[in-house]
Amino acid sequence: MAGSISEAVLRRLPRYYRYLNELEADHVMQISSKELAERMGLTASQIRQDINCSGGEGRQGFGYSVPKLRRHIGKVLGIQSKQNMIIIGAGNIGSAVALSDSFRTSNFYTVAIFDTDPQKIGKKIGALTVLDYKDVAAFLKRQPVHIAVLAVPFASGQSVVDRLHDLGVTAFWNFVPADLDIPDDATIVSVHLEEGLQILSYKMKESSQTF
Amino acid sequence: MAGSISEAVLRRLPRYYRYLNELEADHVMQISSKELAERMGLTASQIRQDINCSGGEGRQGFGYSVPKLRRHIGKVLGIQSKQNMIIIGAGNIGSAVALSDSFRTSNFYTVAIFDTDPQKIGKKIGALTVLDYKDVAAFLKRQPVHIAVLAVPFASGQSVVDRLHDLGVTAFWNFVPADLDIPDDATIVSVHLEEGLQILSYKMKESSQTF
DNA sequence: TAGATTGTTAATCGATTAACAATC
DNA sequence: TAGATTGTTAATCGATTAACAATC
Repeated sequence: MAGSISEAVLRRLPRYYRYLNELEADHVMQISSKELAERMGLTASQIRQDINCSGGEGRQGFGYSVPKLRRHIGKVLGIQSKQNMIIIGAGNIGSAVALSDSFRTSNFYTVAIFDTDPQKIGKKIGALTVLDYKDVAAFLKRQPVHIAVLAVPFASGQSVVDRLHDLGVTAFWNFVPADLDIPDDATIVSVHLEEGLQILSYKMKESSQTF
Repeated sequence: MAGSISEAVLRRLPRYYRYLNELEADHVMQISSKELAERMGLTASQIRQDINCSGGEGRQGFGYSVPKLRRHIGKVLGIQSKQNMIIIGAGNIGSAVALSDSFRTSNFYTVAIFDTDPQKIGKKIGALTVLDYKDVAAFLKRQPVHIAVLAVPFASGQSVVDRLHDLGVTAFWNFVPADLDIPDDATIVSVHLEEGLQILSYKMKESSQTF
């Protein structure tokens, strides 16, 4: 049951969640593992295994309740409750994350954005004003923050993690193109955009060789 | 040898490339699988397997030549030659990709950015001017484009892929939060940002339960 | 009830790790 | 040469798929 979700399964859960959301929006209330498998390009067997080891439940003979399963996976992922994020770095990526409202639908709220550049401090990004990174400690004392988004240059990545962890932040969403070291009590998920592009590049070669 | 690189190995290649780049920048000319394994948190055995099945070569008793291996993996990934990208959608993400210069270091060049919004058409984003998406067909006739970056709203994702594929584009870097359908001769790599955030959310819960 | 589909166990497949012979 | 480290084969491990009994 809970606690035994492997990396492989975990990586699929957000995708299930997305499909179930879409189904719910289309007023589909019930779905079988077979039908979902066809839509997602998986096997029905894998879907049943995944749901089962995540603690989800269906009904024999009928399938799964779409809203019930969606809510369940949302709960497993921990996205039923609001989470506050601060963004460090008001460059291209930091700004894009700040301006995006698509994370709010998963209950992630950006509450502040910081930078060290005097040119950027005080500037408006959407509803937020860029704050001075010097004041991050004071800010963290005032307001609960669950996640720090790292959108700083390569050279500052590690020092920002170290500093924020000292200040009590234990979850990081990292856009810095480096594998940052974090203490055991912290969690980091890295988005290495250029890696995706390089994988695409490989696959382009591959598929063109087929002809 | 070549042609037999599994998904699992392929997903690690960009990371090897990144580490080798860093080593080269630090003037490390030679490295053993053992030393690299320690730095990357992998096993030496896996590194040797990965390099071997990618066609890379070391020297018994010494290890691998850092620049040679870096170049080799770069070639396997197909990033030794320039690739032109066009961005569809001049919103937050489209703009961030356009403004980022970090992709240029992997030889990916943004040559144009398109939108349908009259408010955005004509606006400057870095060195580029936002073009009218209506003119994308004419543009593709004039200039070779290897990759289209999809940064449009959810509702337009599929129609943009369909249209661009009709116009001859076969590689897509997708930021639309949907699994878009592509023909067999095309390739797509999707970046589902909110999925990473949801995975982080799960891991935060997990690690806090440890205490 | 009969039909359908889950939950779960067993079989298969692929990926990772271990071991060691080849060789620089 | 001796020591070190690769290249590669074999063993292990985990994840996926298949099968089927349980049950709605």
